[in-house]
Amino acid sequence: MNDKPSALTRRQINAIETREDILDVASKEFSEKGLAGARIDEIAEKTQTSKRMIYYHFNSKDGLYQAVLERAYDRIRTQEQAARFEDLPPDQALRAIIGHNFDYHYEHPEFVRLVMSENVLMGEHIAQIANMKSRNRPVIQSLQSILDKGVAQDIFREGIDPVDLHMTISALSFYNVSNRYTFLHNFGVDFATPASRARRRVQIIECVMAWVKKG
Amino acid sequence: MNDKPSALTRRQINAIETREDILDVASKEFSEKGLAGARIDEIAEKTQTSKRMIYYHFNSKDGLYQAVLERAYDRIRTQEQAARFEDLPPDQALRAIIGHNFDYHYEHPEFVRLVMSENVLMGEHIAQIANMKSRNRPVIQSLQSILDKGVAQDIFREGIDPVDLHMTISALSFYNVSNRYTFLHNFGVDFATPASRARRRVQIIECVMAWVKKG
Amino acid sequence: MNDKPSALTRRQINAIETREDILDVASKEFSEKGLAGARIDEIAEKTQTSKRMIYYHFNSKDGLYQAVLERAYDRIRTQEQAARFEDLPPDQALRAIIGHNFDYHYEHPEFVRLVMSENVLMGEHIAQIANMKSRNRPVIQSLQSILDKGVAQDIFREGIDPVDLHMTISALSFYNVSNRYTFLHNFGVDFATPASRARRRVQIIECVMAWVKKG
Amino acid sequence: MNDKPSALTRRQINAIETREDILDVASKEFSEKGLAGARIDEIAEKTQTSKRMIYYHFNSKDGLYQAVLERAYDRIRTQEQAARFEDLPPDQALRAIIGHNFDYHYEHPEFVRLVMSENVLMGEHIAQIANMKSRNRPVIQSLQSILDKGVAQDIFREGIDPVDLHMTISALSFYNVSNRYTFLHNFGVDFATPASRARRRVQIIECVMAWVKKG
DNA sequence: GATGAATGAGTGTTCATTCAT
DNA sequence: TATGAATGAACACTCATTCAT
Repeated sequence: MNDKPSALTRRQINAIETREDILDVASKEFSEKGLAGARIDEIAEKTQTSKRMIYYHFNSKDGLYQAVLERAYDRIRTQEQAARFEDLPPDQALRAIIGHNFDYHYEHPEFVRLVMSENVLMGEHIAQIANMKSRNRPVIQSLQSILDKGVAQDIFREGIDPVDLHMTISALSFYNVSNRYTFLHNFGVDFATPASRARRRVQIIECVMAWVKKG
Repeated sequence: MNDKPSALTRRQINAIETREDILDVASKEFSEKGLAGARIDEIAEKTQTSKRMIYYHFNSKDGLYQAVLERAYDRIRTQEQAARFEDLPPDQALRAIIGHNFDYHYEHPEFVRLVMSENVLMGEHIAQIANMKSRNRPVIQSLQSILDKGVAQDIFREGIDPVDLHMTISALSFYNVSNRYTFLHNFGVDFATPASRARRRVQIIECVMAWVKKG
Repeated sequence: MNDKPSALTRRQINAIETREDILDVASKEFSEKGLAGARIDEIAEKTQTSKRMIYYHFNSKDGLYQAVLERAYDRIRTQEQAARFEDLPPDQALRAIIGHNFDYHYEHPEFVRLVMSENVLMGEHIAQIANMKSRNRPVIQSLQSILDKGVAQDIFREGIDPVDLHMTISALSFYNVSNRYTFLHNFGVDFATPASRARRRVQIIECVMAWVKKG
Repeated sequence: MNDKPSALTRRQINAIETREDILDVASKEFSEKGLAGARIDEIAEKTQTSKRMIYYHFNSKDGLYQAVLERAYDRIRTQEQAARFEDLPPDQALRAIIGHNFDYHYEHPEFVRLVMSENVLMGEHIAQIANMKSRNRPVIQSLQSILDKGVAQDIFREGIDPVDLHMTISALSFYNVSNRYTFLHNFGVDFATPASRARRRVQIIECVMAWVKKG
């Protein structure tokens, strides 16, 4: 709308592209192999630029990892907020949110893997990213308002905490991506097939709704 | 010198002890840092024996990792089967199983972390452990029999698959340990406190029961 | 716009100021860390200008180092010649010169450190500075004339070479600054305290005078 | 005399030789280029072993540098104590000590250069070597006893501190090696020629003796 | 069987310097 | 002129693994 302030030179645009290129490649590598398993050399090779540029833009392997993590969280938050389900009837809104959450995890296994890695590292990098809590507030507020409406309409149980609800939804969605490999080997069930996905999507929605709905 | 009843020589017993010592240390290191993050030198140092013995008993870092993983799964299976809840009324039996599953995860974060690591590695090591599926059958059979009884008593819904049920229970239990660090930073909720644990335990049982029960 | 008396344009003055600014910072860095230990990036950062300007004015790290060295020698020579002790009685003149030399080293440890560094580098940079010998002639001539007067007055020994005398004075003054750290650790004596300085100043004067004086 | 305790295996002897080999090469490199200027790769290349072994034995570049420094000091102390001049008449004893000190510096420029480097680094490595002060005590005690005898025989001045005396001797000996390059370029005098050495040796002895002797 | 010594390929990182605008 | 982006060669250091005794 207003193009004045963003007077970027060709050079600056290139720099941003270089950064994004590095982040794209690093994102893939870190999510596939974890922080310790990924190799800066390999990342550099798959990039349009050089290893030196990685250090120029991100200072260290850890710095790059943190930037990758931050961007991954930015993206899921952006998606969550883009979908505005609050205006639907509470029952439908909640179903939509659960389905959306499930789909996001399903379609972004690299995000799930990054989060796993970060937890294996005991959250030492996410701890250095500021404002995470405040950036997550909208998701919780959205759930809160839906819960309130549902309670007012006497279709949802009272006393359900929106953070607990979010946790439950995420747990069920996350597991189907995070534990894909061990579950496959332990039980012979492959979460990755379209049929399995569709079936599980319904189940998770049913499970959460059964818990929230007035019995 | 060598008394009959013991079929094992002193030497063999020592060998087993050495193996267990190494596995204990390696288990801790791998679960804390993942496969790539752990260091053979560090593991050897924390052991009563030497680095040479690690290679003698396990051939390679990967071999050691796989042995650690296998032992961890053996232990959870043993625990699951030790608890015989099938004789309780189906409602109580299921509640007991969920609670037990939740507790096991809570009390064995190193197991959870190993499973995460293995999934980050795309299950390449678990894939080399034989008979996993058959070893997991009892858990599923146990759930099946409880579900059957519940359906027969008209208190559980029909058509619930025991593997899906196990998946749901595990997902909810696993997440509270696996995503402890990122959830804490994202939402300020610490899963590790006793109060949080007790509260979540009840919630998870309620959630699963709401889904299974005839409504 | 451009007033006559000043032969330099504003631009040229700025250039000189930039040069001096860089030299000041580089002097500190090189004397603290040596040529190999100092970092161009760090020097640039502590400067009012940019890294590009360092290369503009001095071509290379070595060029900058050489300029720093040259300026340091210029300064000590200027100081030596500013003090005109030749008119004093030879005995007093020599004492004054020794004291002055001692004080200069004491008060300019960065000069001492640069000279040390340059000797560690086997004098490869000073070798490229022209006219050093001729610029040092006045100091020697001054000592010569004092020695001559002292001999004529029969208070100094004959046959003392002014360069040897300068060497002796410098050696004693230099060591107290150059070897400060190792001497402290080896003998527990700190050259840097005011008491230690005052005491040593007297001693050095006495030592040199004992050697020069007719005995 | 007693060969029991030193039962070294061939293997251990090799290890010691490897260590010494590395120290020899590193000593040369560090003294020629300083800590920052020397390259681990280059040191390794000139060695019979590999870079890996340097880290195995010395942990880091700094660790290697410190070991080099410690050995250099050990050697000069050993030499100082091997020469037992205390039994000579005080006048001759002191002359012998000064000459010996001068010769040692002259013949071990690599020691002088290491000490210079360490002072440029502000003594951060020597500070980590224990017992330096106590190891240096014999030198001071030796000077003390000579001074005492000289005073008793009424040929030396009273009140000369042995540490000050050592400092004076060292300063004069050190400078001729340490400042060889800058002095050559500044005054055209080369300390390294045999003639220059012999001349300066006499001068330094005369200078110190003039200071110590009763006037 | 047990120990310290050894290995070589690779791992993250830094350097002085130059380019493009 | 002045600045941020870019470069590639080199740098200190580490890894899992094996050898020799």
